[in-house]
Amino acid sequence: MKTLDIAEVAQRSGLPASTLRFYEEKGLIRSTGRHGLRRLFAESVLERLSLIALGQGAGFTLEEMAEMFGADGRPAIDRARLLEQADDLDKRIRHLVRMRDGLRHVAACTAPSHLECPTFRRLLRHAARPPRGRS
Amino acid sequence: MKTLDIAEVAQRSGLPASTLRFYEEKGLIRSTGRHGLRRLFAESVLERLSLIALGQGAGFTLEEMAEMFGADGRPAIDRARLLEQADDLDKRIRHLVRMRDGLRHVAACTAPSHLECPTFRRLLRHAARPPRGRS
DNA sequence: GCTTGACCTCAAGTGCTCTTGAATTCGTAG
DNA sequence: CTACGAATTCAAGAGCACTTGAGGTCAAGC
Repeated sequence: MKTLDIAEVAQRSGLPASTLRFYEEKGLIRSTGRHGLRRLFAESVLERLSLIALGQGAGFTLEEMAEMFGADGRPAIDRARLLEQADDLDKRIRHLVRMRDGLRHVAACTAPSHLECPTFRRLLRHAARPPRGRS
Repeated sequence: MKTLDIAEVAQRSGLPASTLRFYEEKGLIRSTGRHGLRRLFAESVLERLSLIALGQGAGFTLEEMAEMFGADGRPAIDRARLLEQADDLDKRIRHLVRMRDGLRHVAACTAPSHLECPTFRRLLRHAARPPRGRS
């Protein structure tokens, strides 16, 4: 199995080396050894990094993911948790769709003030607090 | 025009008083006066707060919104900017949809390891870096 | 062998959005 | 008029995800 040094991982993943070291410290990735001081990574770390990006997009924190990856290294994922997270994403998607439509409307609307436009006012009522989580 | 004290605004907006003070400090909302030390707000602050929530959901920072609200207090919104932001939201929505589908798939998938499941691997390739912005 | 330059460690700093705590000031009820 | 409770100010702290900087080390090239 081919090993990559940190520069190569950085280049192929698009992440800065500092982030890779940070992820390792957090237990999100592992280096397989050293060449002198220099970390060596298995090629599979690239997959792991994609998985992390995926998880971030889905609203997991780094810490949560570190837990999921568990001891063995293979994602030990709780299915119920995933479905929960998917439902959460659904809410966020619906929210963002309203946002987007709202923005487009406001950009096009000719009402003297947006606050006087009924569509905008309806939008505001729905804005409320966005379902939490980053994206 | 009815005036509300901070507790009432907090209760009706769902935001803690500390956040309201923070928003005022940042120039996002204004109190119309004081009763002794106590801030008084116009009822319209509730609308403003919805607008702020909306903007947050759309990926604006508090500072950006403070600028938009400008001197007069009426949202002085740059339409081109809104459309840009809407397009950005579109990207994020598409990304989240992939996420969500991916999560559902993984929860249902019976492959021995997710990494061996072709659907999951395809998903990973798309995960890349999520379009920036919060929510 | 010595220089070079990439990588290393560890601590501290950044940006954003708030929250918390200590000490103080008021208006209102009794 | 006094005591209470709610608001106030100001400074500091928190959580997340990283980044930056200073100072050290090591493999490789000349």
